[in-house]
Amino acid sequence: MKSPNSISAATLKRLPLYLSYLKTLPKDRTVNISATAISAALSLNAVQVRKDLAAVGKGGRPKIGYLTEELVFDIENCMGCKDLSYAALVGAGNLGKALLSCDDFGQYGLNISVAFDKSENNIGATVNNKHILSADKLEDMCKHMNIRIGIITVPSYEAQGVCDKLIRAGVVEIWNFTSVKLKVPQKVMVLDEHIGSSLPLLFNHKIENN
Amino acid sequence: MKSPNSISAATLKRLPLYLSYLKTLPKDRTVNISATAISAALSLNAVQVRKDLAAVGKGGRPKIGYLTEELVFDIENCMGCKDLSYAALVGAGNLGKALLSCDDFGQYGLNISVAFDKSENNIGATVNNKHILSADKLEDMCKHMNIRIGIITVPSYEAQGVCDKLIRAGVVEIWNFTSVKLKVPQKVMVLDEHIGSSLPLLFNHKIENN
DNA sequence: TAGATTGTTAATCGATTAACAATC
DNA sequence: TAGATTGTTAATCGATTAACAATC
Repeated sequence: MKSPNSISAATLKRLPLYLSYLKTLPKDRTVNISATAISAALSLNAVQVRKDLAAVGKGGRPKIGYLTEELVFDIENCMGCKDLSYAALVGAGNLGKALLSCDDFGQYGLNISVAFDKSENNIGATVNNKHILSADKLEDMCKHMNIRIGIITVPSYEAQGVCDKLIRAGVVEIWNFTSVKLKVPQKVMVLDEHIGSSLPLLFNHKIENN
Repeated sequence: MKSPNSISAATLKRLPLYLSYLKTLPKDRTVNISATAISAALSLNAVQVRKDLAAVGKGGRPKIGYLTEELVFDIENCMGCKDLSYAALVGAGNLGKALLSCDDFGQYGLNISVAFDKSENNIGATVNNKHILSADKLEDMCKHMNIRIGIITVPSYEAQGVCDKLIRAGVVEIWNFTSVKLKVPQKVMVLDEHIGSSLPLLFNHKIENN
């Protein structure tokens, strides 16, 4: 069994891609899958796919490919899906609710256990079976539930405050959806999800004449 | 004035970061800003920042730094903010509404002009002053409004269909929030926003003892 | 067998970082 | 002047891709 730590960041980021593709395959009709097929479906280089798969799994067989089921198992294992990570989401606005509703994350091993909000309109509500509690209860609840991951979907000006609260409650990984650069102690990891940071690529698209 | 086409993808992706940082600075008190200061604030390498800024602007002055205002202008120019890009959003669920509500995109030059949805609950509503229209009107309206960018926030199984419709309506750039690999003609550019693709990085975070 | 496929080694490419001269 | 800063050149690093042998 491979140690995820030895896997490059670039490869790690492609794992969810592979996983969700493999899950779209009809289980009975695709016992085996080739790197060639995967690369074609995802518009990736075939050698790259093979290298990625070599990094996470036990390898395939020439002419036949990989055992689909085994591959799914290995990818999930490397991604860290095996032991579910429990997360708390703070800020149940539209974006927060969108994340609460997204069942794909469960596939990746992320379990958003609870959400917090300040607004009376949201407190007490349920989204996708997840309860929205008063932000006052954040520290107590997170400690009590042993939450490791915090998801920040509040307005920018509240982000650092919420971040500090989460850390006091024992959170060591933060998924940050605001544009604020969060200040955290060294042991805490922040993953910035800058939606829109790739927009310049879109704007700079020029149509080549055909 | 630099041609955006000569700027690397890595640099382009950092431009929004610089821009939003520069906009947080008090206008009167920071006529000049150094690459050193920017790099410290954003936890980037100082040389990298200087190279990025060299690629977009006319350069700074030793000991003094860059003219903040000029820098903002140059970055906006390179990102393509100058001529607003008009976009249509399809799928006004929670994620769609979150994007409609997000005013930051305007700063980046993206103007979501109109939204479409199938659900009677949403049709006719307004989010952040943007109208949600019936999906039936998609093709006519997009043609009529001369929309170039389509944003897809529908469920996965509807993604390809919506994509085809958008392209028929003249859209040439697509911002795709589903996990589906869209099939498009060569002249159309797809930007995949795979929220969650970096989660494996978060899961693989091990706390070093301190 | 022939051909499709894997996996490895080497080459290429692009991006980051280090070193340092030039400037105000 | 001294020191902070820019900008460039060279070195390093990491990721992608090409070439090819091994395998079923």
